[in-house]
Amino acid sequence: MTINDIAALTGVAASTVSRALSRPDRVNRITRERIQAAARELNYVPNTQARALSSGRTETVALLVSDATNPFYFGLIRGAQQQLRAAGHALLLIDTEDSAELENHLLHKVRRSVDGVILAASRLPEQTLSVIAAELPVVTVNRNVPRVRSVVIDSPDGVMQAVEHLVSLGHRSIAYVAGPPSSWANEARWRAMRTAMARHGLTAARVGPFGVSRSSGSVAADALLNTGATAGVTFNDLLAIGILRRLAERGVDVPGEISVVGCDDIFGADFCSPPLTTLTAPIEQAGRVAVSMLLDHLEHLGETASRQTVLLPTHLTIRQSSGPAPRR
Amino acid sequence: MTINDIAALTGVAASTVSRALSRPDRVNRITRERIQAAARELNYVPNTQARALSSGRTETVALLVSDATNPFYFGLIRGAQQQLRAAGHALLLIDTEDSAELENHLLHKVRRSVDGVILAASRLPEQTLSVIAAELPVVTVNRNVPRVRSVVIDSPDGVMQAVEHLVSLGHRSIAYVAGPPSSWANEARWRAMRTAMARHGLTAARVGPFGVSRSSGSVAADALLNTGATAGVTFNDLLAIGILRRLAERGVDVPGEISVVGCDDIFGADFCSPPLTTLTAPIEQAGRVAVSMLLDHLEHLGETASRQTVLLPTHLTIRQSSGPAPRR
DNA sequence: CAATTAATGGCAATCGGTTGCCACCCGGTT
DNA sequence: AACCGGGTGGCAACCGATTGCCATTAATTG
Repeated sequence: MTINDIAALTGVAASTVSRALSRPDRVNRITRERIQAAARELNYVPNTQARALSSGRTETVALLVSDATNPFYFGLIRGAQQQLRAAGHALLLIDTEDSAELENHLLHKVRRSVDGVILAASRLPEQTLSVIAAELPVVTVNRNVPRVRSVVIDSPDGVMQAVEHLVSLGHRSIAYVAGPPSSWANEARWRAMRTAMARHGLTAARVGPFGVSRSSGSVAADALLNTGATAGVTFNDLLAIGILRRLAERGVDVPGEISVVGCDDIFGADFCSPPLTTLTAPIEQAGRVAVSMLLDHLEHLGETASRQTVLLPTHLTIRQSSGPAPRR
Repeated sequence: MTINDIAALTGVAASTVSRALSRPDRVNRITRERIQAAARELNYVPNTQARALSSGRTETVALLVSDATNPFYFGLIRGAQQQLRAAGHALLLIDTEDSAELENHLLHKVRRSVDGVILAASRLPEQTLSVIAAELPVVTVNRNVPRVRSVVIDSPDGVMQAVEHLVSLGHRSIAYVAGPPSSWANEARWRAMRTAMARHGLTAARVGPFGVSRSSGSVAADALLNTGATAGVTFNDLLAIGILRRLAERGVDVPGEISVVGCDDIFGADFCSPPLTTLTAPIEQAGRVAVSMLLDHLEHLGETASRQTVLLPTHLTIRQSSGPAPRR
């Protein structure tokens, strides 16, 4: 089942077999068909490592996520997976456990075993990313770095929609519940929030940072209540769902006493209680686009990219966790 | 940054460098330390493909799931990932899209690029699995095949607990809401259900099969109501959550009019509405154990396994979707 | 009909490690 | 002094493809 077996069987040299399979126009039709038939019959599958060793192409892409159990990534993983399979590539999944150090280490380790990497929510400093991008094709997700192509979900725009929504419901005091400080998206959302509030002559409060897990939601909920705000916009849905649970525990009515708006519209946002008003992000699409950009980049290496960054729109999905501001 | 660079730098042969790094006791301490120091300094990372080509070991394990967006797999992926990283191995994630044919094809394709595979919820017939297991180290999850090591979550036992729970609440008419017929676990749960019911002189109804998605939940809910059962045990939580939504839509009170028990305790089961009574499965642990078994198997290839299959216990977690049977 | 060119296929080097085998050195035995 | 054996390290083959270069042959053209 190696290229040599096929060569022996068809009476040609191994190099000819290789060409017949990977550069068909380089060999005579008759020969080619004979070889291809033999390959099919023997159920030949080229050895990936051998191919990688000589050609440098591994047909594998690494996807780095900060936490494989975060539902946000499910969609991303799936989208990436789909697009990769379509191109015949494999997906190496790497969980960086939210550690910049580990991320850097693992990146360094797989550097030679993949054709490129997709960094979802990288915790690495900008400079490090630039260095890495210089020696390895990189596409980031939700992270903007000069000279590194990226797909970013336009949640800042969504945050503005959320603010409009809340303000129109009479809310005047709205707080931002922040996520990890090392998250680029976190800062982007906070900036958008301040801008949107300022447009109405309002000032946003900010609490956090909090970890992105449901348990962090409890402490976030308490902090949110302390601000006296009548509404909170959270860094992501995981946090929002945690907050909803804690508020229910404390007997605080949502949205009667306080409104909560999440971000991403992950699995669960539609069936938690109350169903979460949130920014719906095209996560799966983001995964597909990231892969497309990467593969495209691989095909035209030396060239400068036409579009360095793709912005994906979000929209506000109104459910039951947001409502009119309480009368005071 | 290849082995040769280090060899040149330290003035030894490449083979010595190789040994110094992978079989340290085979080379003199002085030499070894000099080489290791140089390797560290140059930030040397061995080329995976080259190593794999000559040694046959790729230090990569493939995890096949039937649908990467199914929350059940999140925990599995994470557990596997953790254990693999600890061993310095990489994780190749493969989504078989619930197709036996695709599963077989992809398995065949990666065969040579991985040291072993973990098949989570394989859709392949037993015979095919045996063939594959003979030519490639395999560990299955929730699937029992002779001579193939496996980790199975003891949900049949859990199903019995669920039946006891429901019967003690006065339910006499309980239906099983079935998942995909190709799922081994599905049949195992159904058998357990019938056995448990029979113990009380009762007969279980069965509806389905249904796909495992929340949208399938709608049709499942209607079918469940048609049976006239006062309680339903579902193949998995995804289906259960879908059912809860549909019942809410139709104005059916849960658990007032009908009780619903899920299976797996996935993300979301605790905060859906009402929170789902379900069989809590040690999913992450299953992932870890599967990897351990596989790596263990790899280390002692020729030998016969001590334990071919590991059974992981489940327990019933009672929340608010189950309650006393309605009085008629 | 000679000459130029295009199409085709083989040779052999190469990618970067791994590993069996052998040679050498050195201290310890008899 | 001859011998033995363990500890070290080098040589070279090998894993399975890819690819640059060249030789052969066939086709085209003036």
